[in-house]
Amino acid sequence: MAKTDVLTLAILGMLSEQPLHGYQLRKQLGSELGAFRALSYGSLYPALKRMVGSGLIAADANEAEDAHAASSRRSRIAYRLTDAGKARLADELASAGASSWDDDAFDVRFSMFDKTDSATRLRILEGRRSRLAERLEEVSESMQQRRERNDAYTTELQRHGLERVEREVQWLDQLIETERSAPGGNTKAATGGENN
Amino acid sequence: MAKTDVLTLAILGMLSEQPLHGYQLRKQLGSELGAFRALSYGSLYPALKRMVGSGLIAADANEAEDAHAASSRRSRIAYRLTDAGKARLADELASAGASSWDDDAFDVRFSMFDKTDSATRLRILEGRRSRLAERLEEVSESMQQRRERNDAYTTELQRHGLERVEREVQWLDQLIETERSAPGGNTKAATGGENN
DNA sequence: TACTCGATGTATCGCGCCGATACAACGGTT
DNA sequence: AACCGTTGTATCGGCGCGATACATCGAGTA
Repeated sequence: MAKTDVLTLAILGMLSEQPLHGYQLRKQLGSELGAFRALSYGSLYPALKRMVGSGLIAADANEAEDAHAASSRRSRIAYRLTDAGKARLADELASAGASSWDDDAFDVRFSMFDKTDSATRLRILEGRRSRLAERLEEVSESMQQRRERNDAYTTELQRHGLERVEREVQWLDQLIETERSAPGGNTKAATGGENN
Repeated sequence: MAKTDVLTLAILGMLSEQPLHGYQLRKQLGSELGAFRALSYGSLYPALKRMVGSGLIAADANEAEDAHAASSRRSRIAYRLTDAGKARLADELASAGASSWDDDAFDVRFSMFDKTDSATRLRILEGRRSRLAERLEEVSESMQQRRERNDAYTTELQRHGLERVEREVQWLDQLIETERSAPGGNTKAATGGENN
C-alpha cells in the first residue's frame, strides 16, 4: 500500500472537483484549508512532478487552439486525475488510520468529509480526539514536574497551550455528538474498509 | 546584523542558564516550549555544529577526569555560550522586530520574557497582536468570498480556525493590559534598542 | 554472575518543504 | 505607449524531520 503524504492527498482532493493549474491549486489550498495557508511553489511544483511521475495525475498542456494555429504558445498546464489517482483518492477516503490524526493531515481530511461515509468520519474524529488526549496528558505532566523551576511567563505559555488543546477536544466532542445523532450526508458505505 | 533563526535563539536562551548536552537540550526545549514539542536530533546536532562554526557556542568534551586517568572515555559534549554568543543573545533580547511575531518565534521569545525589559515585552506583544489581526482579516475575507461554494465541513473548519485566532488575540490583549498596568519584573532599560 | 532493558548520549542520511528569486505574458488603466 | 497587478511556471540553497545506527550506563532480575 503506497504511502500518500498530506500534500499529495490535498491535491488529489482539489483535482477531483475539476482540473486546475498549479497557480490556481495554490490559491485554493491556501484559502480553503487552515493548513497550507501559504503553501510555496517550491513545494507545489515538485509535488506535481512527483505525482505525474507516479501516474496519479496527468498534465494537459494548453488545449485552447481553436483558431489561427500555433501563434501565442502560452505555457499553462492543467492537471487532472488519472484513473490511478481516482483509485488512490477513493482508497484514502475510505481509510481512517493514524495518518489522519495529526494537525495538518486532520484538517485536509476533515475538509473532504463530504466525500466520506459517516462511519469513517466518526472514526477519524475519535482518532483525532484520542491523539489530542495523549498530548494533553504529556503536556500537563511535564507542567507539574517543572512547575517550580519555571518563571511566570513560561508557565503562562504552557497554561495557554494546554487550554488551546482542551478547547480543541471540546470542539471534537461536539462534532462527534452531532455525527452520532445525525449520521446524514454521504452514506456510500465503507467499501473495502480498514486501511492504515 | 547577522540573522538569528528561531532554533538558534532558543538554544542560546537555554545555554544562558547553564551548559548542557545535546540530549538534555532536546528534552528541555521539548517540555518548556509549545514549539519544539518534538525537536529531532536531525535538526539539533547540525544546528549545534553550525553554532560552534560561527563561534556562538563552544563544545567542552567530557571534563570529569578526577581519578584513575583516562579510563572510560565517554563521549559526551557539554555546550556553553561564548562571549560572542552572550552578545548575540543580548542583542536579540533587546529587539522586538517582526521576526518575533510568527507562531514559533513568538513562543520562544515569550518564554524568555523574564530576561527582557518591560518596554520590549510590550512591543513584542503588540507586534504579535497586529500580525494576528492581519491574519484575521485575510481569513474572514476569503471566508465571505467563498461562503456559497464550500460544503458545510469546510465552512466549519474555517469558522473554527477563525475562532482560534480570535481567542489568541484576546489572550494577547489580556497580557498587554497586565504589562501596561504592572510593568514589573526586569527593568534593565532597553540598551542600544531598535533592532530588526 | 550474567542478562536484559530502559534511559542517556552522539551522529548521519534521504527526502520534502520553505523563502527567495527569476522569467514571461496577459489585461486593464492613465 | 508605458505601467502595473495578476496569472503562470520553475529552480536553488538551506534546513527541519523521521528513521536509523551505534555505544554506554544503571538497575532489576533470572
